Amino acid sequence: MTNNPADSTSESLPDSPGATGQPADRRSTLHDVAARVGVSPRTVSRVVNNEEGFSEATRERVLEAIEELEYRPNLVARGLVTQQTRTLGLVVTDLSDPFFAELANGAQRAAITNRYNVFLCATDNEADQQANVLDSLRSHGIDGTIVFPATDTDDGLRRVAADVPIVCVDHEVDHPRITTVSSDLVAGARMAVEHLVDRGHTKLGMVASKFSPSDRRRREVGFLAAHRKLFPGTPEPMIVRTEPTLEGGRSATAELLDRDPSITGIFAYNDITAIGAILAATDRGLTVPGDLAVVGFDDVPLAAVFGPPLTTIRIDRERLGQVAIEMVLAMMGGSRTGRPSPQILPVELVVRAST
Amino acid sequence: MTNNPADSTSESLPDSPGATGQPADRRSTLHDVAARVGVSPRTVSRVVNNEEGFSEATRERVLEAIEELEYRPNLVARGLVTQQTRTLGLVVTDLSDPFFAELANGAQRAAITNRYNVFLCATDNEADQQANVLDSLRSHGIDGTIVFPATDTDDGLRRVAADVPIVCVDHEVDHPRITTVSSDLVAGARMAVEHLVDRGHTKLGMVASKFSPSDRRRREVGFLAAHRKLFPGTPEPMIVRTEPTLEGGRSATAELLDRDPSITGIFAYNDITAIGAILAATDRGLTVPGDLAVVGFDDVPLAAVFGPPLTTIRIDRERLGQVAIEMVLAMMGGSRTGRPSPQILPVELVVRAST
DNA sequence: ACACATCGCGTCAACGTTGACGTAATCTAG
DNA sequence: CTAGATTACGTCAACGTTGACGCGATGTGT
Repeated sequence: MTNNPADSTSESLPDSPGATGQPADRRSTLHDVAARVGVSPRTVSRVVNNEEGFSEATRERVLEAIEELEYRPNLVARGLVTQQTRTLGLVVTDLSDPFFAELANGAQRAAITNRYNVFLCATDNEADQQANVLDSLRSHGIDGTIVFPATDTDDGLRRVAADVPIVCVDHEVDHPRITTVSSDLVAGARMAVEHLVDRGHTKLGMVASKFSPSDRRRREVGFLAAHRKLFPGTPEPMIVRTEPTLEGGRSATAELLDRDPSITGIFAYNDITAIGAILAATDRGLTVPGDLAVVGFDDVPLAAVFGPPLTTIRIDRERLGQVAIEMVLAMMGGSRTGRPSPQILPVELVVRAST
Repeated sequence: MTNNPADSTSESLPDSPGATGQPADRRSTLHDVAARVGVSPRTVSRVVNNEEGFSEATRERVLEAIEELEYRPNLVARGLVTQQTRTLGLVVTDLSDPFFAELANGAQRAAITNRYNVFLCATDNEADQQANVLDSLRSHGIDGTIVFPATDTDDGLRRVAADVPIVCVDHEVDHPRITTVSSDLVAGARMAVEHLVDRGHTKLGMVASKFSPSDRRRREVGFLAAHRKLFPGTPEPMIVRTEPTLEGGRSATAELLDRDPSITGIFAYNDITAIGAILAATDRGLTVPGDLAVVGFDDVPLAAVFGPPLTTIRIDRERLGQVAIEMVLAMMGGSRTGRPSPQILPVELVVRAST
């Protein structure tokens, strides 16, 4: 009965489990359950973990005691011995950006369905802060992590990857335990061009971001490639790089129209710059989509309610988060099949009133 | 030197710390550092935790070894013995809602500055899901948690509060270890009314949410109270309850104007319904703010870029999250001063072009 | 010179759980 | 009927850390 030597010293407590069967003040442990049933903690552990090596009869009695004592496994203790905490990290630059908020939303839900919990951290796109949070997450013993990397932190990520598998969002790092999930921005750009051409536009321009490093300029690549395919032999369309803001989009579009007034179709870096483009059109008395058609990117909530509602390329950010979780779980699977190959998720053309 | 008996069995590993001084494959522990310096793990622990009971000389040698071995405390092990994990929960209904995203942003940053990490969970406003995530968080040994409660879950929260202090957002629960942080919605409504009256409007109407339970209708309370104070003895202004969506705001405003065409000022439940109100105005050829002035609530990002930009009552959601964290840390402080009293954060009138 | 405090450590157990291994009782095969 | 397998457990140590306590060496007051 009294397998637990500590019990003998503390049986004077009120509500000691053996006496009343009520949950005690402190959370109950394997020992409490074991004492109540009259087996060893190890047997209770076996039942809890669905191992084998116990009779149906004891299984039922253990389950009953677990219910009565409201026993829940202590994941901290379990983590110490198994070296697995069933926690994941999710490191983004800024949660107030809806892109990351929805990414986090999808990731967190996918994690929960796999019985994992996620630590969420913001870096403000600063290398120091990213190093800090990753360090902190490692101290907490996370089993894996999703990272939208701050710029120029590949080496830091490689160091972390020695302990913890990493899935990067929209960024590739060459390391056996780092893989990538991203959106098919090239295809998105192609869809935008094809749609504009479908609508009868032949003179196109693009508003791009001047902050994108060259390896993240895949929208531009897709834009030019699609144009080349549809209008072989004609001069390349114009691209103006600007800040990816409302005003940036506005001024860049004004510049495009100044330099070539025959442009009737704009492909914008994202929805905010697209709205800037629309404002630039109305600034000079052009109607949208009559005189100028505009396609955005992302499909932020704002896009659907703007006047006119914006045609855009939709990125399924929740799915991005979900897939990222699935990939990191796969890497943790430990099957020495090497890292899962980078995944590129499809995007979708959403036609609204701006084209 | 070889205080750690496990070493003897594994000294054939490459890079064993005693031999090379390089970090090993596995993360180094107190034992590794201790062995390297030639002291006991307990002494290293003392240095790490800034306790006392060691000489300056050993302190330096320990710190040096920590650096060389890249030692980081294992918070899982520490948590097991101290019963404190330095983790907090943050339970909201839906992260893709910018309100919660920014709340989470503020909370997470406040947590990090206090050297805590936060588990983020979504409940979809479902009681079951909330119970699940809270259970899971308890198993992980969180030290405290912020909850935006799903409807009708007070009892569930009280049960959790037995183990873990809770700060609720915008909701009160009567329990010694549950307290509340909220925004001053009543004052916000008052500010909206006063602003409209300042602008010369005397006939007001309000678009409210039909989903708000009676204890969350503080905007309506403030609206009526302010009106009563400014126009004593006159009939109460009209309130129409609708779905808090764009279309809801549009139709509710149409109804208000149908029933009383002399209305010139609208106070809307949130920014989205306010935009609906503006659309309703333009539907019938009214100009904003010329014929109809509209005040929203929340100050979502969209509010600033809509045409016309929206006058609104700003809720500082990041600060809400930050204060929530500070309150839960205070409750954990364990000082038996009872729970901190509920906090109500101020809101702010942001005047733009819609009034 | 002696009692006593302080310093600078070390030792041991415990936190709650699981991995490795042991073992008595029962079953199975020949 | 007996050797060997199987079942249903129990025992013990370990995960990495800290709390409680011990202890010898050195300082301090009288």
